Amino acid sequence: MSDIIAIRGMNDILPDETPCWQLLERTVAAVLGAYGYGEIRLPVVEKTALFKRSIGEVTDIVEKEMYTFDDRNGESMTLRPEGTAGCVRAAIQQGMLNTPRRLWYAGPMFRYERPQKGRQRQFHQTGVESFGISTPDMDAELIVLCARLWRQLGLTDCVALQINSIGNADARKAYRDALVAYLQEHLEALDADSQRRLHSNPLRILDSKSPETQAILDNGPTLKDFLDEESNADFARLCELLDAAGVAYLVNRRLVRGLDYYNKTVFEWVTDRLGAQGTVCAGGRYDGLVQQLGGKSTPAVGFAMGMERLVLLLAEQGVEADASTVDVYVVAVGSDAELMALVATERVRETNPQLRIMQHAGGGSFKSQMKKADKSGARVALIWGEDEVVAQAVTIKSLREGDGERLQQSTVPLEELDSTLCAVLAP
RNA sequence: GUGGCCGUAGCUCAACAGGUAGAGCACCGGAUUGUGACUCCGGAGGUAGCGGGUUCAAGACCCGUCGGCCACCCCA
Repeated sequence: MSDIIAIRGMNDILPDETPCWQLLERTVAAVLGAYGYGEIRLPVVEKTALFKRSIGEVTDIVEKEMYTFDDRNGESMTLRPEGTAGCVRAAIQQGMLNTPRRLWYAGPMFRYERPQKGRQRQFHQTGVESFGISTPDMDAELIVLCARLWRQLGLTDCVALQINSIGNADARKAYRDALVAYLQEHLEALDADSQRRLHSNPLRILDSKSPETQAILDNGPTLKDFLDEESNADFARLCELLDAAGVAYLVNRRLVRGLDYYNKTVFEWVTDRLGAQGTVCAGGRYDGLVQQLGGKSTPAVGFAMGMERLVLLLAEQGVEADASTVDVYVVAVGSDAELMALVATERVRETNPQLRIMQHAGGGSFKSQMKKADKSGARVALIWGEDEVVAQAVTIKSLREGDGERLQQSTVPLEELDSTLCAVLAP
């Protein structure tokens, strides 16, 4: 094998897998369309400062996971590690925030991490962002939209919704201080990671996987008790709306998100079918981010879903996407036959643009070409040889069980190719 | 960044106190005239990830390195 291979964690998605991706992408686009969201296409590279200012300087993403480099002018650029920052930047820059906006985007994101199941360095997210609406009906819409998507994909049974409110900045600050003060007293008993996070990102300790740490937290201050009145009211309303819509959820008071810009409502759709990577879709409010990035104060909510993880879930659930690529395979032996086949099939493509017709290339015997026809998965073979050339005709042969009864094999004049083919392929 | 397991044909995998490699699938060809699938026969395909070391001899043992998978961390 050559020594020039793909970069670690940046995978090829092969023809075997793309039908599943296309099914997912089609469904996502259709659901978002059904709620009136507009697609926005964003650059993959942005100025490094954008991510530092939005995601947060002390997050793992910014500290050690970004693909950052200087361009030829010496300016620091970064391959986007997530989509919200760029979307907010575009919304501000393009003057889109004078009225509420519902937007979505899809594409590759980049994070320098060790690859494992459901995680790679180049991965794909579809993100949804809503600007200009501060009320919890907006939060509910996003969640209800997700639920519809899972239903359409057949994933309802394997994902579960967790929600929480992390309050406004003041409430979080107050809680953070109380939490740090409490944990300081139990420093010895905390796991090593949590000790480290105590100074960098104490809220993250809440979802530590260590049972000992969780036990300590049980007796500590809870975020809920520090929430501001508005956050509490909005959260209650969100629950009410979800109940009415029949969307089941679990209130997880220890749910916090890793990115600095979140406030108030946060949510996560999780699964237990993907090994260590439980989160399949997650988001929340970020009412302060637009202003923080230089726009006028604008409330916003959004979420992103991990496409690789959803593809894995679909596969795990046995969801089958139609993988066939060919309806008709054209066999032609001899140069006159090849010529007649080319002309005739081009004419068929003209009148039946929806038909997927693969013309054999590269010569070979009838036998070898028929093998290719069978392997292609086509339902029908069109056959040209010396006899057909002389007779100005074409042989049509069914290759599949069910179709065999309709027509096994027959030779018809060229003029009848179109009508005969349609009759054989009719559902 | 840390840890565990792994790296033999295109793919999935074997073998053997250490004696220079094999199967299945896939691929190509054939089983009398121009026809696929099932069957049968034949063929091609590997500098054993790479580099060192031990040995008369290494794919097998040791070291390093690169890569893969899974987990930690973190996140979608």
